[in-house]
Amino acid sequence: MIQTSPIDSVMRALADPTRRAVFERIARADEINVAELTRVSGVTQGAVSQHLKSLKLAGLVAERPQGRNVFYRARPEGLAPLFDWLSHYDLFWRDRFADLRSLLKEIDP
Amino acid sequence: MIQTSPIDSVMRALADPTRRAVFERIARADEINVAELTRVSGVTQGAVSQHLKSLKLAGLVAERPQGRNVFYRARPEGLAPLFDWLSHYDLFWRDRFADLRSLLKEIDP
DNA sequence: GACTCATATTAGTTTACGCTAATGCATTAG
DNA sequence: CTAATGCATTAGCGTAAACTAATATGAGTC
Repeated sequence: MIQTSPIDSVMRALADPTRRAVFERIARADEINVAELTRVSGVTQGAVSQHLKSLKLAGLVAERPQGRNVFYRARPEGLAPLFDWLSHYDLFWRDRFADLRSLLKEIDP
Repeated sequence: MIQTSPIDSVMRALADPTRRAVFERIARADEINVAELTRVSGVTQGAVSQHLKSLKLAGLVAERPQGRNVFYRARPEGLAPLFDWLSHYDLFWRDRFADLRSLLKEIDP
């Protein structure tokens, strides 16, 4: 695979459990700095910064430098490729399988 | 990371572009055998079988052996962890995007 | 200016992953 | 029975990826 499409980078970014956990932590917070992220991540600060770079390149997070801190926040639009990818199969599933609504009901009744 | 949760295996399975393409090809077809999958995949038959194994372990596909052929079909329920994960952020998106439920309404009002 | 503090970056190591080529194992065909 | 077909599995290779440790950068502090 030569080119890297948005869905590629988003999927890849979220595939790693540690990195996904970092993203989840950011999403739960309004804004959060690297030190706080590092505290819960279980890896070194350097590793966290690398994960943040990946997430940023995937469009999943944005940064706001303030003094010597850098605050990160989630970019929900960054998940659009994932939504699109899933919705692409919506029609398909509706015809042949239990539709997505029942699935959603199970998840969030 | 020691344990591997459903969301882990699903994400990881879909992260690789080649493997994701294999899944998409299966999803488009009703059923499809390995030879046909190999034809479009761009990799060898052995590689395809390995990808199929990953997808199967992730719960994304099911197999139906028939003679010396093995037909694969998509398991939409296998995507539930992904839906679950996304729905967790539904509230976050609701203001800016159509949420999953409205997406479904468009398809099947 | 010297010294922290917060984060980014780099180098180097280890592990995981995807791939090919080869082989194994059934099943069907002749 | 022998050969061919379809798929799975294995060994081995190359590369990518995640991590640590160390260092660089840059902003506040004294």
